[in-house]
Amino acid sequence: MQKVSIKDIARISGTSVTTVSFVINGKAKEKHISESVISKIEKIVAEMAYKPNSLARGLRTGKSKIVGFLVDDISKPFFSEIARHIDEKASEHGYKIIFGSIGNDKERARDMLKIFSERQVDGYIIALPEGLENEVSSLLDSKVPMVFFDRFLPEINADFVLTDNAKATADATAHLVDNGFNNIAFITIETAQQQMLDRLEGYRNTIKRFGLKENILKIVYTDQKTTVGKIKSFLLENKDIDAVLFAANYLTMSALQLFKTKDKSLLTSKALISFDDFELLEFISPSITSIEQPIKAIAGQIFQLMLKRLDAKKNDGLQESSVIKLPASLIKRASTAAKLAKKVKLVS
Amino acid sequence: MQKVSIKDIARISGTSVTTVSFVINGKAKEKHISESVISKIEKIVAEMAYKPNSLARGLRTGKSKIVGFLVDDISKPFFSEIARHIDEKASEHGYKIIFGSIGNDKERARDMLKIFSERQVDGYIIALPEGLENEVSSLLDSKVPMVFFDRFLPEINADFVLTDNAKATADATAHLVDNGFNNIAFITIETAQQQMLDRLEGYRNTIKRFGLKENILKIVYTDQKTTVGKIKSFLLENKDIDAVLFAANYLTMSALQLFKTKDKSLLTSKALISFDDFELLEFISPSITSIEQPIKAIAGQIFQLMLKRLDAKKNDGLQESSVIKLPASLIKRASTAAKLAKKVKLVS
DNA sequence: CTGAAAGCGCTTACAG
DNA sequence: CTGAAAGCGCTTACAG
Repeated sequence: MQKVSIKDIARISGTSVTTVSFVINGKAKEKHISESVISKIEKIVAEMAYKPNSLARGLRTGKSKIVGFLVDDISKPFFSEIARHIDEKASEHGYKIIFGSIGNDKERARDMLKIFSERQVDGYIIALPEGLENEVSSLLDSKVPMVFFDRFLPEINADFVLTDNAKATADATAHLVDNGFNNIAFITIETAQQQMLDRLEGYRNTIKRFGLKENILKIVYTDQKTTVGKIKSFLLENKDIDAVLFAANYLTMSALQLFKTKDKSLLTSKALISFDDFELLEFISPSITSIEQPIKAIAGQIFQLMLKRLDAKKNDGLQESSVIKLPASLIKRASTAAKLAKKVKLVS
Repeated sequence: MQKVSIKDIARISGTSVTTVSFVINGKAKEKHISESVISKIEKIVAEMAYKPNSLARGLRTGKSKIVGFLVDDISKPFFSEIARHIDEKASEHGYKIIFGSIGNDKERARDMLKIFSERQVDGYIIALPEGLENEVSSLLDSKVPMVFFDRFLPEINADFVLTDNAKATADATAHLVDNGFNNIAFITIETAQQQMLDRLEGYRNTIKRFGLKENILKIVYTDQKTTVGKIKSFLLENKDIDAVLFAANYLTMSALQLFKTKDKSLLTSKALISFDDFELLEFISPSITSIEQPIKAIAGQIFQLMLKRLDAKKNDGLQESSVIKLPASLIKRASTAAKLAKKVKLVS
């Protein structure tokens, strides 16, 4: 396989590697290569199915045309969909992506960054978990193109692409109010993660705006079973709640465990909204309203910013870092149908 | 970034690049480098955070240590989980994976194979859709390591890793019989795909073994809506069916659309088994029994075979190609509880 | 309009 | 026990 090199093409076409290189890189016009030579070379390239060796090219140019993509777990739907879209965009621009899963292992994250660096990646796209700020800062100092997404780290001065979390929960809360619910609880986890704080803030601001009462459950997340218990107790102790907004999909999942128990009515009697959309929400009865993150737009923005930085290096241009927030959409389902309508239905 | 090269290490340590190369590649002992030189070099390597440039290494050795992974859509759960496990295995052995999604586009598949080849991948891991046999045969002829999975193509003489589809549906059918169901339908698609034929065969053999009557619906798949309609008509026309085995997850998904309609009882009155497990099946009421593919084992086998071929090239050893079938597991849920027990429950 | 040659950062046969 | 040097397949400044 892959026997034929640029030398072969030069020899067979009776030209030099220089000329062949110009032709295959589309610099023929610019370098004033004659039409006849161009077409001769192109013909031979096609005939011999010559494909430039990108390792050699990368070594010579100092550009691998590879971008590293580092996340918790590449098989999580959110990440694998982002990955897919980014890979598509990247391919269009001659880049390839190499992936890395961190798991819950800082050591592993460090290894992956090292591997990326050995592989001479031209840039990094990272959803950085807490506690890895140091590893990343030194990379950042070295001016390698980096784009972060999903998690916001205020102390890192770099490009971020995020869902507008505060607006998402604000919209969701307003939707509940609009439909007649006025005792709206917010279930989240105890955390310093900025995106979770933003979600909380969106809820609080909206509750305040409408002059309603806050009702927040912050769970110290351990495992699903414990979480289910905590949610259940909370709902039992707060019977007057008529709507619940879950701040993350695994919280919704935990709550939905109650559907399988005799306490099902704790949920079915209330309006429910989940952060992140998944199949189950549509199927369950009543189907559950959800906040859907703009995955394709996020992926698009990530790669666009990356491309900018990649090109900026060429032009040696410095660049402000930007924090881009993209709007989520609210998928309205039966679980949050207007309260009035709901009552009528129940009566009929 | 990445300024320091092997030359720098040689200069600073007062040795030659040869010696440094031996040390960083663990060949120091073998090459009888003195302990003092080894430790001096190792110290400097660590201090300067020297990382070998794998592009240069790859160019020199002719091994990129990259494996290409080509599937329909990298964001499909089955594929993204396989990808994750393979990536893990690969990283342990110094390999990285580059991914490619084919979509439904042959042209794109060809592009991806070309890109992989330009990138000098050392091997290919492919879930090949129909109609791309030719593209792959020429690669195969060139003796590049290739491992196929998920889809079996009898005309291709290469390594395959597959779920044992026939056994999976045979076991599922037997489970239904054991639990007292004796009018078991099989819903599949009209196709020549070997894995679907195997699933059908597993069902037919078991039905025959128990002396029962076959009842097969083959759907010419177009879109979900049409499929739902066909399934519904089939169930309406065959009221005596007491169990249904769905040959693929999208068929189950289509059927489950009926859960949202007044024809729900067409399903809830019957034992149901789905090929492929997904979240929804556990949640729906009654929860639905499923056939779960051994994803981790599949990924493990794929990479093991790949590694064998990768090493075989070194030793110039020829190798028989192997077709490995791995057993699926049946996740038993309420939908297939013993018929007797079910009736009692309904009465109580 | 075209080519000879240096050099990217490695590995490895060869020499001593 | 260690080093000088060739060469992997490209790109590109330089020369003509």
